[in-house]
Amino acid sequence: MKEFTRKAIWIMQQIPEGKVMTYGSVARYAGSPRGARQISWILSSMTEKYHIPWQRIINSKGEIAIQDEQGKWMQKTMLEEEGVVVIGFRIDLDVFLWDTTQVAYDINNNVQ
DNA sequence: TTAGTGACAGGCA
DNA sequence: CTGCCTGCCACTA
Repeated sequence: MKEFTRKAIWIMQQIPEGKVMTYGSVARYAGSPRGARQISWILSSMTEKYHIPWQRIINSKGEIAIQDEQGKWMQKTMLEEEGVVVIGFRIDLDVFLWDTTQVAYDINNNVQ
């Protein structure tokens, strides 16, 4: 397994409940700015083994990207259960995107 | 070794 | 806003 893959898995495991990340941002933090498609591969092949919160990964448009109709609804439901507002299959990235600056914001404002 | 495969991203019409 | 197109890259057969 490449370092990129290891890092990507670790990063996704850090995403807190109620927050989401995009394929592209995970790839960037993992050191491969253009490796977004690898993230989808990781999610579809090793979510169980590494306990990755797969439902917190969405595309750059803020939409649930999974193709399977049933899977889409499952992801939507799981996100809503942890407090993410999902309109149709879209999420407001300005509110729910998680990144390092968001972490600093949460700490400074005592927000969970 | 090579061609095919994505739960993508970003630019453009 | 909605497609369409191209670049991408780790993995697989």
